[in-house]
Amino acid sequence: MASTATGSTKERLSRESLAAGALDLADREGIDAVTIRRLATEHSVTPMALYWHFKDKDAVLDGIAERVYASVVLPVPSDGPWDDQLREVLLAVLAAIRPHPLAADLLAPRIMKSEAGLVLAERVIGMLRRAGFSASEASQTASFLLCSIVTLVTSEPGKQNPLTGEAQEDVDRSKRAKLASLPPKLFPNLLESAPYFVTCDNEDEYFARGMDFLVEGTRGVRPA
Amino acid sequence: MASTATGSTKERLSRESLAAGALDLADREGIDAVTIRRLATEHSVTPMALYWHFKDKDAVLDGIAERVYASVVLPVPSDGPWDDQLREVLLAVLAAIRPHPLAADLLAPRIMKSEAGLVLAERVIGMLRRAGFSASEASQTASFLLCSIVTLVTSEPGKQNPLTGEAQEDVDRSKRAKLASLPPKLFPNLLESAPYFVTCDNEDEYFARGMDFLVEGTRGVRPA
DNA sequence: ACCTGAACACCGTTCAAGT
DNA sequence: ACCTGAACACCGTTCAAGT
Repeated sequence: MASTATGSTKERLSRESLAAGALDLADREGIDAVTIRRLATEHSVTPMALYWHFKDKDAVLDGIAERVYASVVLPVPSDGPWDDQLREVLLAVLAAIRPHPLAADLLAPRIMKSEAGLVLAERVIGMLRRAGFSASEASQTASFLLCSIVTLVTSEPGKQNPLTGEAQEDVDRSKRAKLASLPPKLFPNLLESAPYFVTCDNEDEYFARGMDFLVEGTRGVRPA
Repeated sequence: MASTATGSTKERLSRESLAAGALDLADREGIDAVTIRRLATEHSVTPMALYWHFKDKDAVLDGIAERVYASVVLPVPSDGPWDDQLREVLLAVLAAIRPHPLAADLLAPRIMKSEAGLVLAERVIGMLRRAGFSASEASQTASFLLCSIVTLVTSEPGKQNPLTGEAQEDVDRSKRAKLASLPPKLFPNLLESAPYFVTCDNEDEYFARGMDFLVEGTRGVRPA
């Protein structure tokens, strides 16, 4: 019987396995569940054991972010137009982050602390520079673009909590009820849009529109 | 001697004064400093006293968000073009959030839980609907737009921590050093843009470009 | 090199009790 | 209505000690 994905069976501890377990835990129960002590018991080890592999708790969160950024599969640079290339790169980042909505909040502040994040930033900045952005403009736009992918994932309706099935339906119902009880004179548009705030009717369309927004926005601020 | 802004002198506790103190604390030392016990001592009261005014800690954080959203001064609806109106509203939101970079992370997930946040959402959705967006499109775009204002504020270079003066300079220096030590063959663009990642050279320009991006992006995804 | 034991300061929260 | 005292379960972290 080999080790499980969570690494629960006896096997040497390692930065890698601990970070993997941490990401897994965050995916299942949310970031707040990622705790030194919880992680330790999941690996059948004493809390203090983790301090051999990580400086402190923040370092294990860094480890989570690193793993996600490292999972981005960047497309090979093509010679197509810059905005098509940008879209492809952003899509690759989205594909990597989308499976981790509950861990996504960790990502944005940690791009520049992560090796793989730096590679991403380099790539995006490079594309923007070739499109005519100055060094200052490119860095600002690149970091906004990467943060926006995270926003897209975290603010997808109905993906904010670790619940599933029964419990999720209950939450959805009560959200709907709350919105439906708003005064119709003051909130006509919100009432009409209410269902789309609690559940995403078409995820692919949602993300496609998000991508369009980001590419169009970038084109819009591109220096003449 | 009347009460101070933090409400440290003896005066009855209230939801309002507690939320104000919490926001102030978050602004000074960051969200993690906002703790039931810390807040209690700042108001010369026992930790359990807070539970009379708030259900739990999350409700305190809701209170912070509510205060920020309530501070938005919406422009009176004009009859100008939809994109100019959108820009004005987004600018108003930005103006309210900008003074609270360290508290901004609380805001995005709490728009729909806050009275003032609902008003904002209603307003933006209304504008988008008049511009031709469907109910589904409008809700998605509106929530992305509001989240993006937060992103703009939180990811402004150099505004991520509670430090000031001396200590801030030290952090900046070490960040610069770290970036400067990257292999130039692999990170040519990042090296060139490095300074702009640690300090914002021109805040107003930064936010102006952000606003342009959001308006242009919205225009770009507007249904034909 | 890698992990444990004991200890510390801090946290959110409940519940019964005071005024 | 509004606040306190005592208690509980949980947290991150240090430091000396084991193997």
